[in-house]
Amino acid sequence: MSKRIGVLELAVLGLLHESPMHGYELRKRLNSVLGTFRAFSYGSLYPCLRDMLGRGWIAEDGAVDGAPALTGKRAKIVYRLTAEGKERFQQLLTEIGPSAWEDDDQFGVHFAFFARTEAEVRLRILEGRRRRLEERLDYVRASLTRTRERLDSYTLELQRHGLESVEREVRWLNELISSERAGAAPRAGDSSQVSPTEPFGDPSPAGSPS
Amino acid sequence: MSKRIGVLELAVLGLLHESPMHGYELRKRLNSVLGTFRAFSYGSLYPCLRDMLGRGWIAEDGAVDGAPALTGKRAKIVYRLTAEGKERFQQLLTEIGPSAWEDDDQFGVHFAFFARTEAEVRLRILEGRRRRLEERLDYVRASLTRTRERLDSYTLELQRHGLESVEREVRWLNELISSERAGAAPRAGDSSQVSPTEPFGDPSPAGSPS
DNA sequence: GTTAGCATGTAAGGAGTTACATGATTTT
DNA sequence: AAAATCATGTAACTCCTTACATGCTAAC
Repeated sequence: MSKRIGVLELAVLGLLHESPMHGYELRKRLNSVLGTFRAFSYGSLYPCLRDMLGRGWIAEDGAVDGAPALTGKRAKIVYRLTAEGKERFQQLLTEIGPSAWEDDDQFGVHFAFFARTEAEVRLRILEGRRRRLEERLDYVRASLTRTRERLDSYTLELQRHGLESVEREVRWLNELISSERAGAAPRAGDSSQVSPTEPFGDPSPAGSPS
Repeated sequence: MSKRIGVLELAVLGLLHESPMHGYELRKRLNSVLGTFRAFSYGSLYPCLRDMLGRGWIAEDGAVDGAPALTGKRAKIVYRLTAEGKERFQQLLTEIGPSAWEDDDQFGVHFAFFARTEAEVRLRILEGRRRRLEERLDYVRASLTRTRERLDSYTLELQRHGLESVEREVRWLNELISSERAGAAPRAGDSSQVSPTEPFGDPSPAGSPS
């Protein structure tokens, strides 16, 4: 039960929600929106599109408003979201199950579309994810205490780094959760030169630091 | 070309190198050694064992020296590494290819068995991994600079966190690499109560296991 | 006019999971 | 003697990748 939904399908629905696109472009946007999380190949994208077309969630769309006007011919196949597709997308986002936090990728994709997700659902996903990670921490820490004498220093170091990574993600979730409860958007400030132009909650226009 | 080797196979070889074990135990050790990295189910382990048996890398082993003596009957099937298996293991560890750093899991498993890996190979893997991550950073940062205006604050936050994670791993690798060059073992100190008992170059076969 | 990149696909298969099925042994 | 957990497996399936095959179009 609780069929495992492919990451790809949800991502495609989410991207087409913004604007119609053809496959090639979709794949690029996909890999850029998901950032370090995940990368997809055409070999998985096109069959997925064919499937979704068959199920009526997307439809072909010849030369629409937003698309660049071509010389007349078109080799491109632009897809747009149908009404059923929009419904499906909302359903996938709202009817969350453990899949949204069990799996790293699933969580990543869900998070990527948080802007289109109800506040309540966002909170449940974040909290579910946090709980899941804390369970992992408990489990790993316990088995580490039991077996650490038998592990060489490299294995230990791997464990240590792994634990630290998960702890870090928990802290991140903590911040996000209190942000959410306060009704604010995530900070999304600075880092390198990443600055929010269209925030959601608070505008802080930064120049263009090359 | 360069057949992609399953993570599982290498891990099994590595674990059986320490001592003979039966499937159930193997799976537990597997998930404990790999820590937060990866978890396996029986449905993948047993078929893998069957395969490896067929290829002659492991063999059944009725009640050997290290194993607990049973009442006479045995339902357990204890596997041990054959000579070919040992050779295969060393080959997999030494004949590294991109697989050792391209894929997160592959890198994790390779790292887990660094204690049995030549210093030179360790260094190459660490550096390969670092380079790979830096390429990812470049790519993501570039596409982020191009498209950051179009991203909502959640997507941005996801990107930011992703970047930070990778940057953190690069710093970790930097430390490991200079450690390696200095000829030392990784620090593996503190954290919770994790303390190094066996500092480095001794794969001593631990006194009496239970 | 040829390389580079855009664009769309398919066939084969890898690596693993879930869910099921079954029995032995230890604990309560 | 019931419940837990140890122990071994199989069948069907999922989701995605690699490698291939093909053509168009923009740049040099």
